[in-house]
Amino acid sequence: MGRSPCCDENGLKKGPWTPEEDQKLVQYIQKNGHGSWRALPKLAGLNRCGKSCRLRWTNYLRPDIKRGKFSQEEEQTILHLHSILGNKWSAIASHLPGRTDNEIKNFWNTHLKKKLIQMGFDPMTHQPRTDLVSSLPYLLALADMTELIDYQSLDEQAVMRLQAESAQLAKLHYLQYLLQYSTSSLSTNSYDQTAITNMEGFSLLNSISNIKENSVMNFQLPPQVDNPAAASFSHGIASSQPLHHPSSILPHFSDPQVPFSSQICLNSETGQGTNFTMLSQGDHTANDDSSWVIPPLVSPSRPPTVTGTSTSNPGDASSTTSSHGGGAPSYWPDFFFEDPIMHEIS
DNA sequence: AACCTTGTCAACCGCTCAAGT
DNA sequence: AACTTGAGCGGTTGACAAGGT
Repeated sequence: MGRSPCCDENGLKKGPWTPEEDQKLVQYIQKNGHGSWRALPKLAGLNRCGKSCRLRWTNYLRPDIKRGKFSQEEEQTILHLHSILGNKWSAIASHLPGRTDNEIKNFWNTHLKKKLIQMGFDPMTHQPRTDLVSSLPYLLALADMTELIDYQSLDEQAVMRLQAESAQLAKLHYLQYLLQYSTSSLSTNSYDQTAITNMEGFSLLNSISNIKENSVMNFQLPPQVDNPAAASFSHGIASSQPLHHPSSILPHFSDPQVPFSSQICLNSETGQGTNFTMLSQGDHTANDDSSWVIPPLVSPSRPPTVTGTSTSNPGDASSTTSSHGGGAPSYWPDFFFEDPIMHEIS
């Protein structure tokens, strides 16, 4: 144990690095390797502590650093890994070639965390928050969607009910997003991520199913479910699996041919966004009510994921702009058509 | 134009851990 | 076994830029 004294030494420069210092450091490491970081500054002719040199190299000067905006795929990877690993930035960074833990940490704190909060999710647990304040954006979105809600006329119980429903909406929204990503992952051989995604999805399903007795939601699982985890869920025996402890159920998802797929259905006549039935993909017989529509699993505003590389430009705002095509219900708010992670409530 | 607020990100700080003595 | 040292990690800070008033 014991703290490194290097930064306490007097006379060593701190603060931003100059181009000259960068050049010295790069030239030295390219020629000799970094070796002992403690010894490096002296050998390289730098008036810095070894720690500062190491940080500068690993976070900025390393030749394999990828700079610029995070792609949508990288965002999704960070989200998934964070839901499992928590704030283990270096572990997350090891899955993102060219990205540093510092960069990912900054990106999380300045972008992703806020977006999750805005969506009504707890950024640490990745579960929907249930306090009223955090649910407000969704309550407002619901109001926009139906234009039927007069908040001033609501009693406390009604507000509580709306709050609960908005939390479930958030869960379903996130779930659809996860399942969508799961589908695209299958085509890119990202088995690990697929497993994670499915695990998160079923964790959400579990949490939703646990309250369905008192909820307006009604889920029906596919009649034939080959996947063990999904099957156990369908029999109501799957426990609520904490997101941060996926190992016990991950093996269930080792088979990439997971047959389970879900759709979120909305009543096209009533426009009740809170009434959902979970069906298997293409299963129109599970619910005989012809007024129910099954929106495409992939958000209508975005083209279906193409095998291999992403077709969308991560920095291009137009790639997430809703066009509301594909016959989706017109009463859906904009954010239903957008990548939830990209969506920002302005 | 000046000031204030907010967002971003490079860099620092303090801690833990593992290897070495 | 006890201690020292170096490396690495996560949290935090502060400088700067951009936008708003």
